This record gives sequence, structure tokens and C-alpha cells, in this order.
Amino acid sequence: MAAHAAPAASMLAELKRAGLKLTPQRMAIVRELAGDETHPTAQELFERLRPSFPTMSFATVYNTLDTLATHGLVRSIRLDERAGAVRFDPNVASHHHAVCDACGIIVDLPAEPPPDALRDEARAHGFRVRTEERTYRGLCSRCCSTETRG
Amino acid sequence: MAAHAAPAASMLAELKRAGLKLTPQRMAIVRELAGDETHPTAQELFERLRPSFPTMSFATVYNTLDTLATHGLVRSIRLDERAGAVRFDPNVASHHHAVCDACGIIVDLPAEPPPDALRDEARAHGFRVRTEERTYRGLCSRCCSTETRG
DNA sequence: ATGAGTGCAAATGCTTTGCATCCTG
DNA sequence: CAGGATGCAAAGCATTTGCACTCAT
Repeated sequence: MAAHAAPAASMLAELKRAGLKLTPQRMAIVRELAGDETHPTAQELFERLRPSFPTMSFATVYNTLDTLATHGLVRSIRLDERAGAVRFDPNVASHHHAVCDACGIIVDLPAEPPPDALRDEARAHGFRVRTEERTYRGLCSRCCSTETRG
Repeated sequence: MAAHAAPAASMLAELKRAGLKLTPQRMAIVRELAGDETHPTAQELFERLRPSFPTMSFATVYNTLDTLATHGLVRSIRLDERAGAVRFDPNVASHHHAVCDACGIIVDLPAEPPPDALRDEARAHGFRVRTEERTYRGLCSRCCSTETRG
């Protein structure tokens, strides 16, 4: 019910269809990322996979994620306004994000917003709008109750 | 009419009010950034100021921008999904951005969008929403006409 | 068997930091 | 004149690249 991301099987099938090789490393990365709603960084994925693939290199993780992104199987996002690594999102369906200013958790908000006035404004500037991303910042439920020191 | 960013004078006054020192470097950085709608990087500002301040260091530019951001005088944004430096926006009024996928130009879309269904969805997740950012991606007017090879 | 993919290590790009010195308030 | 701000250089991450080797197709 909560799975908005494509299952590993279909992502692998898609890779195969694109004429790409199904290496053990790629399969592991895809399986690790598919269905993961925590928006991990390349670093985090690398750490998680290290136990099972002690020889896997950083470059492979980055290359694979780049390949997946190029083929539209994952989205890369940078929701930190300052530093911080790129995060990867296996959910390529139209959706947006809510980011907690305190703990940094990123929550998916599945929805396709209808064209709005701002979009029209962009069009007025001559823009041909292809996608729209919305980021809501604030406090998540957990951090809300912590700060409200009640 | 197109000036949404605070003028240099008021930004400097604000710094002073905050008890910060008005050094020549800070004044130069503020003047360079105020009213600039190109969303420059720290690198770019540094290059522009080098002629007049040959001894100014990178660290000073970063420190100053960080100070300005902390005091709410500029916003830092990272609209590139992959690599790329942080950009700085002297416009702290509520507004959003349109980014060209081809040339990377960032256009301001001044507007305060009304609370929407997605915002409600975030609230349903327990989020206390403080700000909302929208990014429209597509092709700017210039790149549109280039690609339409007509 | 052939070239895409991998691993390693070094390089690159952006940003931060430590510390001695300087200068604004 | 005191402490914040600067300049310099080096360190710190995140990410990319070059190249020889390996393995999926």
C-alpha cells in the first residue's frame, strides 16, 4: 500500500531492456534502493552493500546510480540548501517532498499538482515548463512534539 | 519594477543592526549581490570582486555569504539536481524559480502560492509546514527557439 | 571473444577550518 | 584596545576520472 517505488524486478527488467548488463553489483544496488523510502545517498548505499560486496567500489555505486538516473529508473534530489550529498529516490512517479528542518527526514507526498498560476507565470517568461517540484519545509510530527516541550 | 531584491543600503543597515562589522569586503560583497538576479555562486562573486579587492580570500566570500544567509539577508539555493555549487539569491521575498534544462538560467517567479492540497497532505503526515519552494524545469524562451530549429 | 562494467587510486571541485594578523566599533 | 573579521593555506567531503582487468552477453 505504501510502495510507490518500482519493485526491483521491474527495474532490472528495464535495465535489461535498455541493453545494459545485469552484473551482481547492479542487481544488489537496485535491490537495495528499490522500495527504499529513505532517500539514501551513494555513501549510505555503499555502506549497506559493503558487507555482502566487500570489494565493491565507490565508483561503481556512483556509476550505477548515474546509469539508473539516465534511464529514468531513479531520481536524484538535493534538498539540502547548503552542503550535503545528492540523494536518490527510486520513486519516479510524480510526487513531491516534505523536509524536516530539525532531523532532515524526507517524506514523499504522492500527487500530481494541477497547473497553477505560478506555472502560468513561468510560461509568461517564455518558459516551456516540463516538470514541477515542490518542497515543503517545516517540522515533522516527531520533531514537532519534541520542540513543543509539552 | 523588476527589483525584488533588497537594495544594498538596507542590507548593510540590517547587518549593522545585527551588531556585525561593516568591513570593506562585506560592503563590496553586499553591493555586488544586491539587486543581482543571476543567482551567482561564491566563485562567481569572488571573480567579480577580485579586480577591486586583489587580496580578498575565498574564505571571506564564503563566510560573508554564510553570515548574510544566517541573518536572513540572502537565500542559498541548490537547483542543480546533480553536482554544482550553491547559488545565492538576494531576493528573500516569497518567490519561486524556473530553471532551464538547457542553459541553466534561473528565473525568479515572485508569488506567494496559496495553501494547496499538497500542503494539506504534508500536514496529514504530521508536518508543521513553514515554507514551500517550487521549481519549474523546462526550456527558457531562448533555448525553446533554439531547439525548435525553425 | 569483446566491450561494457568493475576496482582502485588519484584527481577534481566546492566548501570549511585553523591560526596569525588586522582593523572596525 | 578587544574581539570580530580577514587572508592564507591546508584539510575535508562528495564526486569524477583514467586505466588495467574482469565477466556478462
